[in-house]
Formats: sequence, structure tokens, C-alpha cells
Amino acid sequence: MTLTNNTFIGEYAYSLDSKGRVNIPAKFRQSLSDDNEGTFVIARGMDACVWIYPLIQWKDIESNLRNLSSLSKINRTFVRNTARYASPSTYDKQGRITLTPSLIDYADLDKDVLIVGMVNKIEIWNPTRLDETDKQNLKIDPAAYDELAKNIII
Amino acid sequence: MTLTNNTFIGEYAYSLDSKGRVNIPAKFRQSLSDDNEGTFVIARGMDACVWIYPLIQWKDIESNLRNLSSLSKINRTFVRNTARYASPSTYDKQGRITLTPSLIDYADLDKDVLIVGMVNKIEIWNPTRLDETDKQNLKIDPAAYDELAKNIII
DNA sequence: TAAGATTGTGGGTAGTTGTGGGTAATTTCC
DNA sequence: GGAAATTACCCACAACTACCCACAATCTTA
Repeated sequence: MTLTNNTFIGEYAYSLDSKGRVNIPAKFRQSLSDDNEGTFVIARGMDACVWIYPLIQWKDIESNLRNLSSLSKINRTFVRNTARYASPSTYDKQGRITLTPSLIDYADLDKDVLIVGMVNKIEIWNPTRLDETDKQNLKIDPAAYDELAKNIII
Repeated sequence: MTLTNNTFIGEYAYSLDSKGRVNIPAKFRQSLSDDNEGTFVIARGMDACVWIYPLIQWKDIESNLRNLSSLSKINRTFVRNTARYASPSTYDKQGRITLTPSLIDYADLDKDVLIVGMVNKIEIWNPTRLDETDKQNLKIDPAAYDELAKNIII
């Protein structure tokens, strides 16, 4: 395993079993640093998918949320929408984590799922939904790509 | 557990029984540090819900309130509204706390309640009220939301 | 190429958790 | 001061979750 710790790339076709468990690809588990204690935090993605963060990555997000005063309505809404659908999940001896029914429903997951490495997090998709999303994204304004190019060298 | 102490995330559909008791989700109880002695402080939320703080978190708030000069009318009102409806509640052997009738009435709670982790505190909602609040919040200025998101990488 | 190790998938079981209700102790009110 | 109402504590059950074991397919290595 030559990549940086807690870094995930690649795509895997796995399955979700009747108890709501998905296997985390072995390569991803190996990339997870020890201080995560084999734990991820699963959450709603911004697209129709599930996001999976390494625990320590989530703790960063969490400490940012903690510093937002609840006197402001925007802050309350933001914290609620972020925290509400998130939950920690430690993988079992077989390397699987359990998804909540709420997230399975949100991402419209069926038996066959697609696991996608997103560098600092992992996404779980219904393959059909990902295809659809891909097609829509082809319509992205080229100007937006130019804007992006300012921020990243590729 | 694996998450930081006194940190609450996730959403749970529980029920309020005829005696005004709600279960605190096991994960939340496990997250509560020992110096809280199994005690929460329940209070009026700023939205139509009940707020539940770990005791030591509430003590922080108390000391902040203490530093607000009563010369200012806003301060007096704020301190009064905050302190007035707050009361400590220790959970029983089954992990339940008892809500006051006044708070149940304020949050319009029925048998089915939604328990939401808000990182440093817990919210208890009537599911219908939360839906309504969610819909209203869609009208939030997107620019303000983007501003927030700039400071938090998710 | 064959044997061994690793990885993905399925299912069974024991312990934990949520919920309802009963009884004793405490408080409130006449 | 005594009765009624309320609160706190205890027990029991059903549903669920986490943990364990087993097997098959794939990859690695000699």
C-alpha cells in the first residue's frame, strides 16, 4: 500500500446484504490509519449516495460544527442537516460496516452497489443512480471547469 | 466509544410514554462522560423542540449567562427565557429521562418523537413540526449557506 | 500449476436495547 | 394530619444488533 493514509481511489462493485451490511474494500481498509480504530462515519452525500468518512476526518468536521452558535438560525439548520443523518460505524471481523435504513433509503440502494473512492472519503451508489447523475453532469457549464482549473493543477 | 465524549450525531425515532418519559439512545448515553453523573439539562429549544444538554455543557452555558450584565434589556430577556424553562433530569435504569409537561406542550410532542443529535446537544422533535421547519428553512438565503460552507470542508 | 492465504458473502446466536407497566416512596392539597 | 396524586424505582418482554462461524471465490506464492 503505497498511497497516503486515509486516501481512497478506485471503484468496486460489491453487494449490500439483507442486514444492511456492505464490505469496505480491503484496499480501503488497509489505507485507513490506526487512529481511526476501524471506524468510519456514514452520512448523507450531497448527491443521491452515501458518504463514508474515516473517523478522524469526521472529527474535524465535528469540531467545526461545535463552534457554530445556535443563536443563529442558519447555524442550527446547518448543524442539524449535517449531524442528523450521520452515524459512526465500526467494521466487523469480515470488514463490513452496517448502513442505517434511513441512508439505504436515501441513496436508493439495492443489492448491487458501487463503491467509489473520493480521495478523502468513500461514496456508495446505486449504479443506476450514478449513471443518471453522470449523464446530467455532462451538461456542466464549461466555464465552471475553467473556474475549477484556477484551483487545481492536473 | 469511538466518538468524542459528549458528542451526539444521528437521528432516532423513539416514543414518549404516558408518563412523559423518553429513552435516550444508547449511543448517546455511552458518549456521555462520567462527570455528568447520568444527568442532562432539558430546556426550550430556539425552534419548536426540546434541547437536552449534558450537565457539564450546561454549566458552561450558565457561566456565560452569569457574565451578561442585567443592565441591558436584551440580556435580561435572554437570561430569563433561557433559565426559566430549564431543569436537570437524571436517566433511570432503563436509560429514560422524564420531560416536564411544560416542555412537552411547548414542543407539541405526541407519542412518536424524533431524537436528533446536534453535536453538543440533543433535540427532541414532533416529526411533523420538524418537517415543517425543514421546509421553511429551504427559503434560507443560499449565499449565507455558501459562506458557512466556505469555512467547513465536508 | 497446485497449495495456501486472503477476500467477499451468507446466516445463526447471545447479549443489548427500547417499551410497557406495577409498586413503593414522596409530595401536594384539603 | 391524612388522602390523593405524583414521582421514582423496579421488573419483564420483545425486537434488534453485534459478534461469531462457515463457505466459496479470488489472488498469491512457491
